[in-house]
Amino acid sequence: MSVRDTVPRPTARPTLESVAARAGVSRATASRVLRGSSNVSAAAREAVLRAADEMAYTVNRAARALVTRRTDSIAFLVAENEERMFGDPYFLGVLRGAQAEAADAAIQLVFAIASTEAETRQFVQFVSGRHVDGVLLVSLHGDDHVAQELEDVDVPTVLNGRPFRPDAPLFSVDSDNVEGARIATACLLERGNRTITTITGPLDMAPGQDRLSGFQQALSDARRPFRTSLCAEGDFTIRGGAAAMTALLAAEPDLDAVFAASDLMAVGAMRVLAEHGRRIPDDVAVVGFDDVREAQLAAPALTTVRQPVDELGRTMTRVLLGRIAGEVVQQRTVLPTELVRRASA
Amino acid sequence: MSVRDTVPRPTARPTLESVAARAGVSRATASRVLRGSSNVSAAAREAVLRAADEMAYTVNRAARALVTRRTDSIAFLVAENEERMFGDPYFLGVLRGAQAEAADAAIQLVFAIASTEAETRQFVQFVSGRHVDGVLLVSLHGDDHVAQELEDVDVPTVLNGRPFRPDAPLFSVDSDNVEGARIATACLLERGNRTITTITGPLDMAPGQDRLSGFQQALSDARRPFRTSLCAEGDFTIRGGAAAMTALLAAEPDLDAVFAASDLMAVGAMRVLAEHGRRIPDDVAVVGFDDVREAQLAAPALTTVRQPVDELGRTMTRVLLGRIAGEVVQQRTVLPTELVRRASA
DNA sequence: TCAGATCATGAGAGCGCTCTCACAGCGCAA
DNA sequence: TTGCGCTGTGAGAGCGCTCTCATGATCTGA
Repeated sequence: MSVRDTVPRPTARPTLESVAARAGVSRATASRVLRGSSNVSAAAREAVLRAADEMAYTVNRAARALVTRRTDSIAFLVAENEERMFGDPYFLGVLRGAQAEAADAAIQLVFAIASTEAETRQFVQFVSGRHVDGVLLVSLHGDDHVAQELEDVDVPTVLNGRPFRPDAPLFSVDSDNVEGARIATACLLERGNRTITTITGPLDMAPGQDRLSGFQQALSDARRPFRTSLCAEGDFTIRGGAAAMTALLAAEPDLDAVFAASDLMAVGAMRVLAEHGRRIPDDVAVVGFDDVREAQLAAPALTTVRQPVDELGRTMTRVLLGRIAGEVVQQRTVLPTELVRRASA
Repeated sequence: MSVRDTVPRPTARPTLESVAARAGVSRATASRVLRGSSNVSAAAREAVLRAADEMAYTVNRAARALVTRRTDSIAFLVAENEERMFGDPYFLGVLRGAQAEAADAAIQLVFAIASTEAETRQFVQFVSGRHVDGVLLVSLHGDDHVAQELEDVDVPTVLNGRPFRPDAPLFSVDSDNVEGARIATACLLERGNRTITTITGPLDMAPGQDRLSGFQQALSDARRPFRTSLCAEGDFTIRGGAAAMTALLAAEPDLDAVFAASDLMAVGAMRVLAEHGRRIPDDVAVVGFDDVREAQLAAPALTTVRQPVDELGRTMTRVLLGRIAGEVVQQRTVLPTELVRRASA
């Protein structure tokens, strides 16, 4: 033991060595206790725990990571055109859920954004250096190639939403867009609406596709005919919803209900309906999707479909941590959605 | 050189050792090149750079952190009741800005939430173990004690907003709430409004205080009397804004303008005004604060004050990184706000 | 009673890097 | 020639931890 060890600088952090010394055991035993390993006597365990507590010991993660090759941190990567994502409470809910679940497992969440091709490349490069144990990938336009690239460099990845190609060998957690759209449409059918139309999301996006599927499925279940003039494609924005509503009114002047595949599009649609003097819900019933704050503020308040965003983030994290731990986990998880009845339908 | 070194497993990451070997220099020289140190010959530099590139070398941050005692990561801590913060695009903007600036400096952002006292304690404990180099602290209710605790354990911290006690020895970046409120009120004065009222934020929060100060200052500049019946305290929510508006109408039936210290409160106020048959802006002009998405959606569209949220995050990060680097940085930074004129005033 | 299994423990190697220190090589003044 | 400073370089220590392996203590069954 050198002089340096016996006279530590007052600001020096306690090390495992010093905890072990105080507890009167070896570094190895102290390490075993602190990692919760078995095969340690009760006496030793207690001594180490007390010493660690008294010295306010915290493990040096860098040192641990160096030997275990695990960082105990995962990345939350937003691979998306920022503007689109950052207005979206959906995204925030997922982040919150992921953070909560990671915190429960004492895992750090590293937040990253890669909105351009160059940034994506840089991130993949960074991450392939094993600086995080895995990646939670949030991307609205279900672009599988980032996830695939990450898997290619052996970084476990879990996708938000579903892979665009349903057969892609990727892990994902999605909310049940099909079922959500189906119950939304079924709600309109139950009201006795006759001409039910839909404003779809972009059909090159998985949620856009799935919500249209649900709509079609509900019509089909009720033996109602589907025709293309019943739907108009939007882009998940207010403006797009308004444009689609205008188109629908032209194509189906008798329409008495509309299912918008997002709340913002529903808000745009409601505005157009008001301009055309159609009362909601008396003349035209409206159902949205997402349950964003604007849905409650709308006049009348919007009936919509809520997804468990928080739980989405939590589940993604659970799946990822499972993969990292080498457990067998379900490749595709689908979480239930729920109808929130308000005044618009 | 052992057999292990000459026959590496194919999946093994390249180490500095192997890069140096390929470049025909020592590990020390390779390290110098990769850290951008001077005192390296051009030949050596080029050889190392090429070798690193060919082997797709990435530095092992754990190993580096172990010796430098720097992690090259900072925490983004949300110390706030989650519900309040997570509906707020303000928060998201700050996060985005911070991420962008951190990424530019090759610093990782660790995202953390501490909404309860226990979680806060846990975070302080975690962070006092030097697992991040500093903390960006986002807390709406300007509660200084978390920042103070972090500074007490020698973790550089930068606060979002201003310290609640203006003389607290803390670093902070704020937007100019006083000036924002002043120009909002000045706008109403310019319109010729006679009885200008305000719905304040919670007066135990710095932004609440500052926006009220700006309001008073504008009145005082225009030699208009201020009386307490001109203001009602809200809580930054729609419901609170509505309640405050009701109170104001009772106290000042002749009011012809209202400055709400947040857009959501403005929305609540507009609703109450509509219920009372007051037309906006003809009977009562309304100005908000924040420029959230709902401000554009409101009918009529809300005139409001925009803060540079993105820049707020960027500046906080810049200040923090400056502190970490040991530079002398300004203790308190205030960013300008801007009036966005729409239809409501 | 003793061989063999089981358990708690400590010694020590080594993870991949940075950084100090010593030294060789060179130019320049005396 | 000698002495000095300067520059580029490599050897080697060591950051704080985990994990393997050897060892001694304890327990089991015959």
